[in-house]
Amino acid sequence: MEITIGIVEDHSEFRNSLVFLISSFTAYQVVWAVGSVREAMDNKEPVDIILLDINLPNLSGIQGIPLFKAKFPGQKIIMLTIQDDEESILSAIKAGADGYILKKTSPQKILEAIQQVYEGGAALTPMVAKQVLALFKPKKAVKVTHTSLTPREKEILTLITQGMSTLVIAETLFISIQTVRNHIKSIYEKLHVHSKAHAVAIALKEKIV
Amino acid sequence: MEITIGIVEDHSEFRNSLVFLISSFTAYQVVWAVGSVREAMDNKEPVDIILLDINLPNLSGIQGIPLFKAKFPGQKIIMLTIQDDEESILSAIKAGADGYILKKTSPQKILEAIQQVYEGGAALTPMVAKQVLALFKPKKAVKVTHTSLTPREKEILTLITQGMSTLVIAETLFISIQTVRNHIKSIYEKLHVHSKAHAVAIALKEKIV
DNA sequence: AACAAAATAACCCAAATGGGTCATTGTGAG
DNA sequence: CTCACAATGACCCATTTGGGTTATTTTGTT
Repeated sequence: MEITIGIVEDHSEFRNSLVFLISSFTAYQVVWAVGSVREAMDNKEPVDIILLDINLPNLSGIQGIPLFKAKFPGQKIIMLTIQDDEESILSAIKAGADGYILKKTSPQKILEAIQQVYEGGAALTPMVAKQVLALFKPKKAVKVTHTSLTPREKEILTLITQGMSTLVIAETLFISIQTVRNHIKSIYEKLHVHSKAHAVAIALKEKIV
Repeated sequence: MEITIGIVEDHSEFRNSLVFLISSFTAYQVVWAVGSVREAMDNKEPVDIILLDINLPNLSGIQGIPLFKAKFPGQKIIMLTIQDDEESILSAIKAGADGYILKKTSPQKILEAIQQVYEGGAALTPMVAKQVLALFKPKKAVKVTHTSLTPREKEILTLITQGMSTLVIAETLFISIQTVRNHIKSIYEKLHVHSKAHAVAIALKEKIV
């Protein structure tokens, strides 16, 4: 059985090449291809996958996501767009998109994305994936000074932030506990602290580690 | 110029097949392949991409991420693992992994992931990507683990993250140092830690303060 | 070759911490 | 009115930590 596809893309030229591309494989069947969310919502049968542009007249693709999901919850939605800004990506993901790929992505990759989403996964182009992962990381701190820590000191500070005691750190690094203590003393001087707890606080807040 | 690769994988059989796979392409060069984070940190030259297993003896792959990043910030890290649980994925991403692919992924896809990450993107297998996207969707009662801290305990934990000693906290709150110590003990039990440093790390990373 | 920095290691001592146990008081939910 | 729990306070003991000093070896840079 073929995977059924719906396309919402206002640029007719690109829309036609998508239809041509996808239809050239017997595994996929483009059931409908329209230029706006309104048309798509209008008496169109459910499909497995919807390729949805973001920049659309009237209702944007992102606004359209909840509408499609509401009408036929089983439909998977892949955003197909030229925009890779954080705002768009985040909005689409929150709205429930199952994929987010850029239009400049190769035809082969687009087909691959359809297949992946159909199989229950999510499809993200590498650059989009990178931005999505970046959303999980806390905003970049100032990270002004403190670069005076030596590599070994940074390493030990990292282990401290993982909750290790001095002894465990020594065993982990295969060095004497005395040596670890000396490094810790140096770290304290450089960070102007007098305890592990404070060092961890500074390290995590100032993003040294 | 070849893309240089480092591999950290304790299962020697799988490690060898990875080396064999990657080395069979002239575009990639496996510079080193070891069985633990410690070996990798030990006199190993920087590479473009590190393939890093999660389940490792001693230091886990996730604990290793910040160490690698600290030593050579330019190195990209791809987690290569059998685990696709939310916990592992989230930890790895927060720690700064650039890719997260499952071991059962086809050899071609592994090579593809290396190429994508080398080009500045992020590599996620579809099923992992799906779980990552799911993390953005609203869900309830995840923080139950830490909401058990009483108001006073949260207050004291906050002061600990400011670097205060037990005595200073007692003076600040106008209560006995013994009382503060008792609260700290309760905090340790609830957070499953055994030191201020670890408590601070958990508090800041989990944003419970 | 000379020098500085980093990493290694050891010693001492006082203070802080972690881990138990026990007890009193107040407060809110049944 | 109980009952659980939060908050308060105390004692003991072993371990860890913080702070000071000194010293050797390695490494990188003039």
